[in-house]
Amino acid sequence: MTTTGGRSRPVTLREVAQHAGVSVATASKALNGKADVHPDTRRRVEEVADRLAFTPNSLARAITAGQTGTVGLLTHDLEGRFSLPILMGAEDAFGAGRTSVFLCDAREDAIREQHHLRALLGRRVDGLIVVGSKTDPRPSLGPDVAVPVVYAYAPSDDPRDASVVPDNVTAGRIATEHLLTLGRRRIAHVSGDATYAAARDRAEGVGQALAAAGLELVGPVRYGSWSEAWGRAGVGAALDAAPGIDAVVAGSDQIARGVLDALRDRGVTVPDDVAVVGFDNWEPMIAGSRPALTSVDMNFETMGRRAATRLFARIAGSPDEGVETIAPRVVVRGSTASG
Amino acid sequence: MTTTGGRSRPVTLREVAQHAGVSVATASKALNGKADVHPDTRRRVEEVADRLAFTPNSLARAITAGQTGTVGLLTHDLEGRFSLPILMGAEDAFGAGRTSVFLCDAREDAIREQHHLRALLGRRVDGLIVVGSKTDPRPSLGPDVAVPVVYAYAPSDDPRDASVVPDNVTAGRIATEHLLTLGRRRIAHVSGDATYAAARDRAEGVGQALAAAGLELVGPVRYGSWSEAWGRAGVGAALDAAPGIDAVVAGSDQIARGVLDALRDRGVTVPDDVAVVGFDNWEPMIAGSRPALTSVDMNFETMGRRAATRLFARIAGSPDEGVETIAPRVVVRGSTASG
DNA sequence: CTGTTAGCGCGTTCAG
DNA sequence: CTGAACGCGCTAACAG
Repeated sequence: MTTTGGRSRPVTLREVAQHAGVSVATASKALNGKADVHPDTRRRVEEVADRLAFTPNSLARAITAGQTGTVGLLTHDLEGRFSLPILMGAEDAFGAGRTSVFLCDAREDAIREQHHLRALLGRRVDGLIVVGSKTDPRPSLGPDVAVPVVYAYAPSDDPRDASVVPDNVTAGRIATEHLLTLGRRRIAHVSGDATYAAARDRAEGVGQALAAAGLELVGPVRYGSWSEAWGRAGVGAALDAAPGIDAVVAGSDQIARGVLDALRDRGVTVPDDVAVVGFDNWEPMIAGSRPALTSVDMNFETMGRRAATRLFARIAGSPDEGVETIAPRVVVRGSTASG
Repeated sequence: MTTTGGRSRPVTLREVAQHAGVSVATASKALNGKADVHPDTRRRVEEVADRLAFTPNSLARAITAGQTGTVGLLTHDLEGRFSLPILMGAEDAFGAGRTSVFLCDAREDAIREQHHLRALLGRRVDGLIVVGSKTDPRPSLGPDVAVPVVYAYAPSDDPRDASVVPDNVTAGRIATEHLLTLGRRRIAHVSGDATYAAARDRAEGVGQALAAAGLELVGPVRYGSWSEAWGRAGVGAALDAAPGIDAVVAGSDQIARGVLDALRDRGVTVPDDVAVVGFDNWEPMIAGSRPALTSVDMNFETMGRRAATRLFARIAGSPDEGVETIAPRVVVRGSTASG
């Protein structure tokens, strides 16, 4: 029974039954809380099982159950900051029950994705969650996959698939509405890479909120990259072009940090002179910013939980399709608060 | 064969055999590349398998193989930045073969850990990697776990277990040696929470390097918290106490960012006046810092790969115990470069 | 209440 | 080269 070297084979139900002096069927029923077992017998079996550290073999159980109680989580953004909270939400939703999660990282590679897909199907997962790295639609795995699939973050390009995505338009809108509520009227928007749907969607939301208030963005949407450096450069350009700006919607928390730094370098006071709001509510960026950054939380964990819940329902048989969006929320902090 | 709603049961080997007009045994041999099968027969079987999208059932295979080809990854730091690269390294090492990874997040909770442990053992994983959230030793799962276990990041408190940990003493040493090489002599150390072994180990390494050069730290090790705010405050205190400082070893990249910000606020030029080095080489922190931050990379991915490799060897039967440290490396950037 | 029998999907003997 | 029989660990259906 040493740790290093030879391992002992796990205890089987048969052994438990033998030690308890009953048949395997009785032992099975006793341990699974089924009726028609004498209380004394049940207690005896349970005691033996406990003593032998019996752990039922889920694989064997899966054979008859027709379900393995496992799901695959196929991500393309393991190192990124989006799939992690999604993963946690899903793990949370599954972990409460008796479902285990296979994690696979395909790293944006279609071949690796195919490889992992085969492996997961070979392990007879009951379902799949596919997590993309961008909010742009991604190719569907197709209707021929033998198990239910839910797409998270990146929706499937097939509307008949089930997808759960962040609502970036609303995010842009509520960020802007928050600024409008504070009385800001001359609002600029420094965003990330324009090839990302997330950037364009947020910009659209910003535009909607302004239009509803009879206002316009000060200057064009300044697309760039998702970096602090761009935040610094972008806000500089915006201020130079239009000095009277009283608020900036930054395309992400990283951009927002850059914006805050550049404003401080210029001697502009936040939030008194200019209010700043970011997106993602990403703790590491938020924690260090001066002042603390108001940010729109996309509720990724909720997204993961919803994906898991929908997958569960699909596995249980309920039909379900279409894209579901997760509502974001504004988390107010010092970069807009005292304005 | 619709996606939503009823799913078709996966194709079995039996069906393939029937469609190909052969026995299951023949079909099995044909698909597994075994000898004693007529080439024509083999091709026919392969063709049918392909047409029916046959995916061999890994669970059934596991029955005879005695191994499931799965491992459990039990982490306590899923949202943290340490377990992720470890996870990626492990996933990388396993993914190349035919091993799948069950991911469980126990969140520092012993009960949840026990729950997940039972679930994983029930699924008959071939082995386990346990990832801690701190480098302080953690309780061993004990010698009674039926499968090999490798501890990563946090070592087991039982020296007979196999552990893979970062080498924080060396990290502190090489960070300081790098500064000494640049001619810096008056070095301060602003670190994180002193209750973390990581903080104390790095400080020890810093001290070793200085002692070897016949020098001493300027001021005490300034322990605080792992935050930018503390980096700003800590370096301020250090400068006020001893104005002649020409380099700062920061306890983490986040602390280093705070240090950089405070120095810039004070009009101190980096790296000309003061050089700064951080730890972890954490991309999000590195990316935005001004100037780019020199940092000690703890090589977490290597750690994950080593953990996976050692686990593999243990599963294959080789005895293996003891703590293995992963060598860190200095990544030089602007915060020390032109000094 | 308890024991017996069958069978889940596959690989692996062993006879043919 | 092929086919039938066995076993893995467990549960469901039925018999006692």
